[in-house]
Amino acid sequence: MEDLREDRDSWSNANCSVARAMDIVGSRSTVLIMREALLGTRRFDDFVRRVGVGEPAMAARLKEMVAANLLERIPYREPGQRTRHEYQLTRKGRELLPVITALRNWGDTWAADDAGPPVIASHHDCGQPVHAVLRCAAGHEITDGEIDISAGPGRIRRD
Amino acid sequence: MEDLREDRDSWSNANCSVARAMDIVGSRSTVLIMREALLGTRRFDDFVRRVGVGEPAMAARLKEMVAANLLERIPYREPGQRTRHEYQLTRKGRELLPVITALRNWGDTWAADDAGPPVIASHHDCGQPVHAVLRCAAGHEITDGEIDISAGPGRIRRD
DNA sequence: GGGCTGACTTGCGTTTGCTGAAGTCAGCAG
DNA sequence: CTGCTGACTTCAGCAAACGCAAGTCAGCCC
Repeated sequence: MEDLREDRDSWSNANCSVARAMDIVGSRSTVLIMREALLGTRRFDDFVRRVGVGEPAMAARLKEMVAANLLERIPYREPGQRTRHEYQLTRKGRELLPVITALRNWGDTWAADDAGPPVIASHHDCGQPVHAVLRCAAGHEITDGEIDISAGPGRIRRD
Repeated sequence: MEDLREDRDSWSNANCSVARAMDIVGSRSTVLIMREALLGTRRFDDFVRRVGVGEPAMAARLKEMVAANLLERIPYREPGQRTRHEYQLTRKGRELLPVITALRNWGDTWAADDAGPPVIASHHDCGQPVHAVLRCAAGHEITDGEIDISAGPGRIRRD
């Protein structure tokens, strides 16, 4: 299997999955909305207050995220109230949990206050803190330089 | 240990690690530069060509990233050439590998072409594909809803 | 039917990120 | 000393993201 790094410029980056992912969840507020949604927030006002962006920005962002199928806009009704809508995570949205967790881990290490991290995620069963780590399908945990990069089936040759 | 989710609005999100991380690596081009740097790219021209942004944008982004200590600007000299500079990952930058990998995994699953992913990362020792997964410090692999959220030492009470 | 509330929308001005084209600058090769 | 090349910088100009303030709209409550 050829190492992509030795022939870097024969392959196009036009369909790179990292770039595609960034086109969908690349803005600061989208990520913060995902953080809140993964913590259980569902209502417009709660998103506005907890994420800390204005209402117009939030409305635009939520609309985009529903269109991108990260969130679903679901009608609900509390007794004695009229019908409203809440934003629930789809599977596509929920699967961003490792991304958000990796980002939080990194922020905890490299950008937290001296006091320490403001939020701790821990395993429900054993109480130990949760981290995003790299693993191969055979179950080996991977540290730094042990990764090979090769061209996949979706690669596109340049020009 | 209190569950943060039940008392969501008593805590400020001002010092959230996810938000802090996004302030540093939140832009599309910064992430794509990190992708390239983690694949081994070091020189200005190579970054410009492979990331696909213009020279002015690249120069600005690289300057920011050196200031943020993600990259280091190191002089080097090829025989018969004059001294130039290359951009090497710092430890802080290298530790974004789980974030980029999680993002690539997600893009492969939710935003790739029908043909499949353009790039495959595999474990050097066994050849199996690499994924970002969630694990607790006790070694348990975590699936979806098994995470508790609690306030950490750096939490800030609102107002 | 007038008020209240949650969920937006409209309007306007600012900042940030980017593009393209052109210019600069350092130093080795000839 | 002139040309060349890699690594930028400068100069418009554009589009997206965001903030603030104000307006709208849909019903249930009285």
